[in-house]
Amino acid sequence: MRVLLAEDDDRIAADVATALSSAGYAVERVSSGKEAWFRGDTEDFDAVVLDLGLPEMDGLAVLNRWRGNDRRMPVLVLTARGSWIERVEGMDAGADDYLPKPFRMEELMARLRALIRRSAGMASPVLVNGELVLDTRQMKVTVAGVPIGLSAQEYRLLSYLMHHAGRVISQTELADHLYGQDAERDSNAIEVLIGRVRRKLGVDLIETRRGFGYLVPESS
Amino acid sequence: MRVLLAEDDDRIAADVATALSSAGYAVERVSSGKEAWFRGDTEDFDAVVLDLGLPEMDGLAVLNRWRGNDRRMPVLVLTARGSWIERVEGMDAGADDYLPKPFRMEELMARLRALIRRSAGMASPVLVNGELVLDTRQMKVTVAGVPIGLSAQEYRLLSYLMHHAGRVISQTELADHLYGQDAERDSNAIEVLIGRVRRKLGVDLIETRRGFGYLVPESS
DNA sequence: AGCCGGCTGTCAGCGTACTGTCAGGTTCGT
DNA sequence: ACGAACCTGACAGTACGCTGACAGCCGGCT
Repeated sequence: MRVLLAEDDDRIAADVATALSSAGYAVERVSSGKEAWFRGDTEDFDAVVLDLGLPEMDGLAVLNRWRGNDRRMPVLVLTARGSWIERVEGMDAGADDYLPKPFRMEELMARLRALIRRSAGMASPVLVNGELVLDTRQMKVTVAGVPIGLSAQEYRLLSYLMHHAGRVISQTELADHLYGQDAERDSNAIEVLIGRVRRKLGVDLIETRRGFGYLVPESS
Repeated sequence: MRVLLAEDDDRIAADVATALSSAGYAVERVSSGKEAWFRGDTEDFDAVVLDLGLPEMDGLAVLNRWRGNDRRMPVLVLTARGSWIERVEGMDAGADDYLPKPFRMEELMARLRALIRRSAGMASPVLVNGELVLDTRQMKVTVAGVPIGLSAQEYRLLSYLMHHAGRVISQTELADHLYGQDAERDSNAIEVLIGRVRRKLGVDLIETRRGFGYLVPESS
């Protein structure tokens, strides 16, 4: 699941990005309206989180252009607290949902899930990959039916890999999603984490592509 | 349980708010139609008490917009004039119940309880999870048939967890539902509460997902 | 009013599990 | 064979959650 995050406030953007990635979404962040418009117009996203107060081009204008150009991906708009006028305008422009700032991260996640579910149709909350099963509701992992106790970081890492099963994920991508872009480049934290997860799950469930990254193979 | 109270008459609002909170609901009050719509559209409530004679936007319009936007929380409508027409319109707009002013507070509370029970459980007012049984009608809890005496907060916490059995609930989500959104972020009240409930019920019935939250496992 | 008991949130202390770092070893590709 | 990439065990600091004690509050009872 790819999500486009258009938000110029670094603090908020970082928080949202972290939450999204640890929920297993692949996040692409942009911080200007023009960039948002361009990316959203030329790439496919499963959803967009769009702040209205963007530099260079107003969020509403971006949205209008997308819709005018037949881009129908679900868009969740962030608005300033209490600005109902913006909401109404946004609704007319074709937004699918709204969230006033400040918001609770959980609510954003819930609404985004709802949007994606509505548009894509029933993404199961349980990821299955061969013997490996990850229940996102219970945050529980089993291998061949045997429950595995994972720590928070371990769970996030595995969740991300499983949400992108069959794709090679680089160490930097993992680090970005686990720690944010301020991750230290010189650290083997990811390697250690991979090791710990492997020890608990079984060594073969996560493969290494030396020089590129890791992946959990599809229907292993 | 969070309840949105939309009522512009300060006297009535204060009375209802008092009654609701002393019955253990977390009450959020608004006094204009626009605000009601906004809050109800962007936040999660377990129920709404909605006056029809609101400034800025008519209660019926608010309700219509909610339902049009797929907000399904139970709504109890209040109106000054017990007119038939308004009642019919209200039901058409998706109200779940209707109460003419003046009303007796007990009746409001009873109807609200009924609404919440209906929307949450539908089938039965008794939540069962293995040995653990919670009777929302009598507000009684038993474990393996043995009655457990819980305080109000303890009961609310357990009730919320059981209504969402099988899902991990974060501390902030619990705090929001127990205290409303003005909850202090830095407090271990929830942890203490969890501890007290566990001591009474048995330690294994509520699991901890360190770093994420708590859950009562399904059909444990 | 005054006393009492239960409820509830705060606080401090404690133990455990988590997590990043490091050093040294191993594997892989070329 | 050599270096880079990766793995792994050990370790220390710390974050997280649990618990007992306590004080304020409220309602009930005398």
